[in-house]
Amino acid sequence: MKKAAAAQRKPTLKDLAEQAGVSVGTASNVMAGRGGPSAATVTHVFEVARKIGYVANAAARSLRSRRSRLVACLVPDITNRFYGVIVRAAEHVLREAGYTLLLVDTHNDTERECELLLDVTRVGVDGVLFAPGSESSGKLQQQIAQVDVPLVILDRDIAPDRPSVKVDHFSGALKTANYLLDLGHRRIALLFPSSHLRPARERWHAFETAAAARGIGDALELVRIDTSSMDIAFSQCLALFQQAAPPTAIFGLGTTLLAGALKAARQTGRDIPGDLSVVCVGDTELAQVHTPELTTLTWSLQDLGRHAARLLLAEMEPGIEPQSSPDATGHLMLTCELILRDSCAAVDAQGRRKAARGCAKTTAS
Amino acid sequence: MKKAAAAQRKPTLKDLAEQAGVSVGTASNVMAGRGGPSAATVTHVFEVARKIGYVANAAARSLRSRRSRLVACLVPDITNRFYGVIVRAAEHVLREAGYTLLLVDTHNDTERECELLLDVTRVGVDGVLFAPGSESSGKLQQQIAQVDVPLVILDRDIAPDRPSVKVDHFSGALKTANYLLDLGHRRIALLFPSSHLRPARERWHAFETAAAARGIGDALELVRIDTSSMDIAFSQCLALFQQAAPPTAIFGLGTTLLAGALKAARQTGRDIPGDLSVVCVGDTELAQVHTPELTTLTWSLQDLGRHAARLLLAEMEPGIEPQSSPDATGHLMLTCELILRDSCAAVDAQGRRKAARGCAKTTAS
DNA sequence: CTGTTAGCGCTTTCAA
DNA sequence: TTGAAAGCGCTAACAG
Repeated sequence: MKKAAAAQRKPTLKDLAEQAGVSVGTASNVMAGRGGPSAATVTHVFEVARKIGYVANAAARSLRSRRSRLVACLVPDITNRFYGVIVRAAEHVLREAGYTLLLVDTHNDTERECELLLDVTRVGVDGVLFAPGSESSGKLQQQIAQVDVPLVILDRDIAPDRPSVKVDHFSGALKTANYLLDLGHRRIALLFPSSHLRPARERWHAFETAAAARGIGDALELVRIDTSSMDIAFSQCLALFQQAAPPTAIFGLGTTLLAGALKAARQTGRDIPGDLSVVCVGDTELAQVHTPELTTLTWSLQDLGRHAARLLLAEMEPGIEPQSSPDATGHLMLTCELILRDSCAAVDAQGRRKAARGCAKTTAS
Repeated sequence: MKKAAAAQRKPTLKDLAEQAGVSVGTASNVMAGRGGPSAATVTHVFEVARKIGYVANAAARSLRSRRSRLVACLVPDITNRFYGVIVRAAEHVLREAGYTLLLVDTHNDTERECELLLDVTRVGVDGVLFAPGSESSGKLQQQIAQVDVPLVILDRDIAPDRPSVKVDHFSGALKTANYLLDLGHRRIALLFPSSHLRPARERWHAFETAAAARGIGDALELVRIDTSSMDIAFSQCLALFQQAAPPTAIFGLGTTLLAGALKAARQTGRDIPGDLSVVCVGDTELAQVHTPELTTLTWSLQDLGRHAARLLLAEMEPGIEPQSSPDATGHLMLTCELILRDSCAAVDAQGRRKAARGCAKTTAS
């Protein structure tokens, strides 16, 4: 019966204050951890709170303080491990700062991103982490401008007036391009999930830049495969491998696309790195499980999520500093690393393999 | 200036009522979609709302209505594609019902699960979806009992008084066991990420049951490898493959564990299915990318997430029916499917391969 | 350092 | 069908 009575109505701040023999104001100050009350009062109030099972009502608190301690995170696809890692890291730092993360999966649909961005502001979040699926939508840009709380963009070129955390895909791809060019490759296939987005744009540009820099712009044959489907990547690579002058190297995203490409390589009896050099983008399990292990261009998704969360915190609580160090405009750039493993080999001018065995582990510039 | 003035203070329901020439009560009824106001009033109020950019304040609404339309979802690791799929599906059905999902990653830590379960109720969620990382913690069971809102458990045997959605791992593994036993396999390695959890327990039990049913309980050698690390799976399988009477078949989770096992198989020069039959658990990319494609025991993670969300909705809104059909106690069981592909072959009594080429695609019971 | 008080913006009776 | 009024539980400003 005692329990039933207690469960009947949740104790409010008023109850707590009465039971503890203090005023609501004091009780509030204690429970919110605001300095003021004496140590004796604090311990006593906490004690009573524990005893009567007092829990502050979040709605009332938000209503009055105009802060919900809720942060929305919009990602194109939480099924994708990339976003899983980012979200996990972000959630972790936000939680430590006392925020809770609302997850919204936009299904990589621009229309939906617009709606959801709006929906989410209705919930009254204090901030937004946004990983857009596209960059070119004017409507989306407008919608972002409408958001009246701090918002941080993840690795996309959109809304330059908002802080962002990006990956330096250009430098990363440049390293890779130089590495591959040094090995003698001149016909290279680049696999992109969506070539109009920042990562793909930067990488393509980097390969062209690298070739131009060494004056072999004309000699370099770059093939672009633009799909996010494993099956299409597979069939397109198959076609590519069967043509007269097939690529001697491929470079592409590791979980889905490259899997399709590798399957095509296997099907056409290609040895890696004997007949085909491979650079994997993103350090996936595939890269490490594959035989031989794949040379990989990678960056820290954890840092991406972590820094984005910190940037957002800094915006939400003007008191605290970003911890990370964005440039003057609030943009932060993360670097890529090229991990040399066993999937690349040198080729001669005809695209035939040079060395008999072993793989190329000469350092890239 | 007009814009600045508008942005100055967000319009409240009172503002809306005044502008529209109705009372707050009516305005509230209109905005909340409650029947009552005449069609003319409704359109007019909506019109004005749109014009002045009225957005209801979620905190005030929650405070008054005692419902936040927030649902917490606790998962051990959002980095794991399994949970990504579940969360995505759940988020989708919850959103359609007007709820927003709070994501909490428990990092597969029981202590943390307890704390977070508590934390999350403080936020004032209307319900909880919980995918526990463990089953045996008494403290966790207590903590679950403390949660005073609807809560649905995902695929774990804990808190039987709460509704749950589970996968029928037993029947699935039984099918697999019979299939493998029919092919003549008698030395089988079972890979588990954590053998004390429901999926592993049921699968192990199923293999023993299958053997007992055909009176070969003694002849069957089951090896258990219990790790969630790819490297450990690799080294343990390597050791296993190098012993005098190595297993002729392995059965295990597909993304990490099996990847390690396959690497060990490759390293010991094993042909699949020639020297080793493989059944993959969970339809991962690996299963389809591998050559040969892997026979797989699978179930719908989407359904798992979807049904869990529906069950929760039914609990939160007593009006609506579950749509899914749980048993009397609110538990729902999802079935597994064994997809026969090219990674299993028949062996003779000595464990040597029987057929020369091709793979076993005889139907399992 | 502690108490008092006036709302935050909304829903929900109840009366008109 | 609509309007008026009473709070939901809390914070913040100010008085003591």
